[in-house]
Amino acid sequence: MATKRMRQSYDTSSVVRKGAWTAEEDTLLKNCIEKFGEGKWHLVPLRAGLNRCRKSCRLRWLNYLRPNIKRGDFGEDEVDLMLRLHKLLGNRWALIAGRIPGRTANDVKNYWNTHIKSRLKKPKEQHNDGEPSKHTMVTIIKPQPRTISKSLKLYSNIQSHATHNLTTSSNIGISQNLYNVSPDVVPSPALHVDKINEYLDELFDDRENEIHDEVGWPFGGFLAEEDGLDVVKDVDNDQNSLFAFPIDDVDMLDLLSIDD
DNA sequence: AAAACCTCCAACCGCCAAGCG
DNA sequence: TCGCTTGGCGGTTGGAGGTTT
Repeated sequence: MATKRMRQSYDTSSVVRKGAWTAEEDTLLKNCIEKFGEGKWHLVPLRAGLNRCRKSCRLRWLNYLRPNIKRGDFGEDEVDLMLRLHKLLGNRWALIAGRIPGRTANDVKNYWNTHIKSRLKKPKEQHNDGEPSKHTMVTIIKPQPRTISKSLKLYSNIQSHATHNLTTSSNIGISQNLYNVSPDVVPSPALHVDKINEYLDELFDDRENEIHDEVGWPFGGFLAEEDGLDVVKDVDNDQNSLFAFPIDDVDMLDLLSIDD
């Protein structure tokens, strides 16, 4: 269904339609996805009879039409989780959204930019009045986007999932603990989802404690503005590193290997 | 009442990585 | 190896609706 907030600046002269989606278009897209499933986005416009580009179809489905999408304000727990995840992951909206049920990357990004970003700026502005700055440096963990070695035993058991994606890379250094598993890389069956989530939970908890020890303030809640967190320093410019710290204590192979 | 300003968020854009021939 | 296609992501835009002046 088209919403009250719409772009109306689409170009009617072009072949591919742009701008706000109509209820009719939504229905066509929904029917198409229900019939053929997600994926093969280049075929979707044709299959659905839509005069839209593949990207537009995909975006509309992922951000609006997909079932179980939560609407409305973010709850306090969701905001709390978002803050925690953002401290760990930075602007990895897709990863963050993957850990907040029912929320899309676009939702999270919009919420962050409109509600949280502005709040985080406030303490910084107050520092201009001569007060000593309480800037805190935080290491943002930058996971590599969804890469996993094909050689992993796991791979043969991973299948395409409706709302999760998997890509592969053949140049991951196994001996260097460079396994890269993001929350939206989901092995099937659900057992392995749980394992990965458990792993992430442990990882987040450990990292929180680590940061707590380092900087002396607790992790989570609305601590950012309360504790004067106004500088988020990205100290890891290497986009290819999964985390800023080695995964030594957890063997991802063991974690992810599947008993046949 | 209306103009100016602000907030929100759907949608677009450009880029990147992987797959494939 | 190279170029093209596709899927996916983060950054940004711009318009509707709300609020303030």
